[in-house]
Amino acid sequence: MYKIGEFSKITNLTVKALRYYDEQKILQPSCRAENEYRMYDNKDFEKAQLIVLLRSLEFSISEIKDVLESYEDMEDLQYFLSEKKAFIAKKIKKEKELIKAIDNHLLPEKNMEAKSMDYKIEIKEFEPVNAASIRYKGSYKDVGEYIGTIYKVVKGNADGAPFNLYYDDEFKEVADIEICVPTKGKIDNSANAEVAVKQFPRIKAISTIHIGTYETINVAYKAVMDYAKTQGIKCTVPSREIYHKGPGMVFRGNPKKYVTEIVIPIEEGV
Amino acid sequence: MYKIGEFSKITNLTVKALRYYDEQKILQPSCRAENEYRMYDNKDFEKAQLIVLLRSLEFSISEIKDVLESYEDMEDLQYFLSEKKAFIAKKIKKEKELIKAIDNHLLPEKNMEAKSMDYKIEIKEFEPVNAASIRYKGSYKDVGEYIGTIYKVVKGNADGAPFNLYYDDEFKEVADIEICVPTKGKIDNSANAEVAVKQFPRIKAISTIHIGTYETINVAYKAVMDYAKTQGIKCTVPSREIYHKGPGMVFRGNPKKYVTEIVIPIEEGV
DNA sequence: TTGCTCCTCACGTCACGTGAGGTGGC
DNA sequence: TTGCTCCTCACGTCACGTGAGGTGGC
Repeated sequence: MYKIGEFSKITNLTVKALRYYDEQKILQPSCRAENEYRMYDNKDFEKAQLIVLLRSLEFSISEIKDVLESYEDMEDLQYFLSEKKAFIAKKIKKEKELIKAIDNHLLPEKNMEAKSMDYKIEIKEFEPVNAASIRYKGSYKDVGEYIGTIYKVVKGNADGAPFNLYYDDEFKEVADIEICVPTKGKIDNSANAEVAVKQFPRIKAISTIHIGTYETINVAYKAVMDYAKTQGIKCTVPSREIYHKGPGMVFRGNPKKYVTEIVIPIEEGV
Repeated sequence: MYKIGEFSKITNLTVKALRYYDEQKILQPSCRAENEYRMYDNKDFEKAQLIVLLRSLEFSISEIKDVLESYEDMEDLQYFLSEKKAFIAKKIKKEKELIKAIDNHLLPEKNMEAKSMDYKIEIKEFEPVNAASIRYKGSYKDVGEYIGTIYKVVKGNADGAPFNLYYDDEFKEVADIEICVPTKGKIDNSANAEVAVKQFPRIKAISTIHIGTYETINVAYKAVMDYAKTQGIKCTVPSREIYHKGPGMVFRGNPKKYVTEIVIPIEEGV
């Protein structure tokens, strides 16, 4: 039996960490002495070794809880490990992209790109449009998860560039987004209840064209909002992004050539 | 002038983030309306763009504060960016090592290695030893930062395997460590006051030999402590690790062949 | 008795997210 | 008046670290 200080030495876990693991119930000492001292044994040591391993692999406490509960034979552990491996691999990929981004900004070229773009603003009427759509809460990056489902329902009846509707009036990490694919003819969505088929009404809106990556698209929004302000126009939601030219489902294309139309509806007197 | 909701849309920062940045004084709106509404202008927008960039590169708020304060021309920014790039590169390296570690544990070979090692325990007397040393607080991984300094002072007078003393009686992230290089003859440390030259007294101690990487060295400590417990021996600090065979300063060597002696002093009746 | 090792609160961290409760202008 | 947008607290997060104040056995 080891007192907490001794156990700390042989496990390389701080006393504070051990007390925390006790509280979190992932490593409770096998017994308590009369003076409330935590007393650890060899079985606790084995468990601690596993926990140290998992923490070094950046498992959270609650993940470790899961592992320990469902941990029967080695196979289960291997499954968790390979999952975590994939996760870390993803992180590395992201960080490599970060480095790329830094490199981009080390050459001041890109900074200029968006700034120097001058947006031509138009006021247009958009006719009513039939479309199949899915509305979800999440990031605009999740579009890929849903768009395939819509095209499956639409089949050959797609009619024009797909667009998104953004229902929030501030920026949110978890945004309220509707992905839409314009359609012609009758659409059968009975197989996929999550896909809505409906008509979006006519709107009057301010619009502009953004050419290039989506990363700088906020500048286009600013241009539209600035215009509205100078004209005393009141904007409303949902704003619309029409993807005249964007990443296809198969080919990625060159982001610098993406063409996106930003559409912000004008509030009309009731 | 933009109200916070509008500004949120054009900067892709949440309203909550904007209020937080205001509180933290990294992005305070250029004015407040009478009703206390935050009002942002174009200059604030530029600043926000920079902040978004830096946050995406994982700069902390206080780092951003630094950047903004010392940010005069582009050159300063470039310096910060290349620093951060190096930092991320380091992180990627670490994560790649994590993946390697996972791979190692996916083959169950390594798990066995340390467990199956059986440690021969000895009780030995260690004679007084003259040594040059540096005592510091930090991780054992920081040894490399100090050992060179010691050898510079010692010059040709090194005499035997270097060792570390560990003064804590529990495991700590920031440990109290003394790095020692045994010496012969007179050592002149007048040029480097941080290097102490002294004699370490005779000790009676339990010792064992650990062969292999330092990652599993805690198992050797356990073996020694277990022995002490069965014999009713009371251990004390500082424990000693003698690096009979370890990474040289130039060649890294094969960690599987490292030979380390673990020495835990016995408390002798006063 | 003093020192030592342990104990249990309670509070801090970092960058916001999540409410609660309230105000001012259309 | 109702709805809308904004405001200011206050509390939660995650895995511990940092004290404060106290106990029990040598």
